[in-house]
Amino acid sequence: MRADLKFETFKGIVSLSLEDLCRELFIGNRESIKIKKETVAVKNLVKIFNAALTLSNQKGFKTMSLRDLSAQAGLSMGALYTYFTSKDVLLHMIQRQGRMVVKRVLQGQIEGVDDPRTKLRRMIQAHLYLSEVMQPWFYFSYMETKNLGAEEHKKAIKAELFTEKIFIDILKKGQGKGIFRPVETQLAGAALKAMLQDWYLKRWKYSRRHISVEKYAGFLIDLVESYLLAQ
Amino acid sequence: MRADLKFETFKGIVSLSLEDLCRELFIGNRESIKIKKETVAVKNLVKIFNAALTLSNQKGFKTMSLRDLSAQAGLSMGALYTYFTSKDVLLHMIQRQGRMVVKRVLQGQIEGVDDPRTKLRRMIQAHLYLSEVMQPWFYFSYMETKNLGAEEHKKAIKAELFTEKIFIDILKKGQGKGIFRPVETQLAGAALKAMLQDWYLKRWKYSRRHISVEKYAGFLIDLVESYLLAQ
DNA sequence: GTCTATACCAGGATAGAC
DNA sequence: GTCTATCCTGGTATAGAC
Repeated sequence: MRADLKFETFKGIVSLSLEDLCRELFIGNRESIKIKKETVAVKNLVKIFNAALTLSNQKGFKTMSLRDLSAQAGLSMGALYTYFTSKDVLLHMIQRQGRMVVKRVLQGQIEGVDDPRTKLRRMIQAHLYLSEVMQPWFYFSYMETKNLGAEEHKKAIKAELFTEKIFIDILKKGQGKGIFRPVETQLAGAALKAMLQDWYLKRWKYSRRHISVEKYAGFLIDLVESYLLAQ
Repeated sequence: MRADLKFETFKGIVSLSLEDLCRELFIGNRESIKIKKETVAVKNLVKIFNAALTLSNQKGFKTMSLRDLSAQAGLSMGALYTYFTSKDVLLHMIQRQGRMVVKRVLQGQIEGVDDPRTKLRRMIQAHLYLSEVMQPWFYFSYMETKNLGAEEHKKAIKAELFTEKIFIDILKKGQGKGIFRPVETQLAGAALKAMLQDWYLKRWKYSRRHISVEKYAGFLIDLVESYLLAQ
């Protein structure tokens, strides 16, 4: 029996509240944010982020007007502009901060584990659990990528390839050890990524069908292993 | 050896040029389009559709201004408005017309085939080939769904569930006949759909890696069968 | 630090000439 | 059928009072 990672355990380890995220963001952008008091700033950043993700994910970032945002966040237009200098900057702040966290958490999850099969299971679970905790951000990031400028767009693609590569490397390692069958790792990695992303892109589908993250993780692992271990 | 559907064969059967699409659209919307001559109307509709899909897929439908569109299509603002009454109507026209074609083509592909395993292969190929021929439309439709009003949004979701159901039904039939192993068909259908969609959502990835539709189809079939046929 | 009032402009839409 | 010129709403952004 391989040690499976439970969703509750994962949440305990990473402890990613929106507040923590915003505090980190505040510290990282102290110069560009006009507010000085940390408690005030963090409280409002939480409101802004929540509102921005909610509205954008309903109708798209471009369609969300700053008047909408100010109403939803409960802050005036003037107040909003003390936290960012333009709507575009807000977009970039959200994207950058999220990417950092994702990279840090995922990298933390692979360390220490050596057996490819366990590693694969762990990463599938970690990816799904993380996207469950930060679902609004993941959805936002996927959908708004093409609204970024050329440079930032490239970074988003790099981020996708970064996580995909983690999986591809695990597959290669497993093949090298003779544990996995010699399938095309690039294709397998791409397919795995697509199914991992479906979890946060089609939340309406999975919640309607009462499928939990853990159940979905179990299914994915089953599917992938039956492909990799087939003789 | 099961009779595989080749991409070239498929293209020959369905013969879906953008022009045919626009002609059909013109005939279906004769009242709302102010232009009378079919040749003129179709020619310009092709320009408009091409431009709209190109620009929207680059930066989003909302971000694309009608001035952009008029420049790209080579028509004046005034001329544009003889083909649709508002930007929103244009969005709906594109979505509706595409959905009709997809439904018709896919339904045509399942008729006549009875063996579940062959049927599954055929549908995977047909879905991928169709989304290859109409890639800009598929991408557009996926990304702009949430910009539609509530009623149209529901139709888009219904369309996704419609094609997913085709696959789920094949799986159930195969299980009934004892050909496929008793896995959860809803989850398997959802995963299959996710991988089919990845083909048109991540075109940058697959073309960069020089993976053809047929190769991707072969891979998908292999993956799915190894899951369904495992003992 | 936060609000209200306002400047300014981009974008959707249309009228009327050709 | 197509174009140009124009209207006007609603969006981003900021100045200055509190």
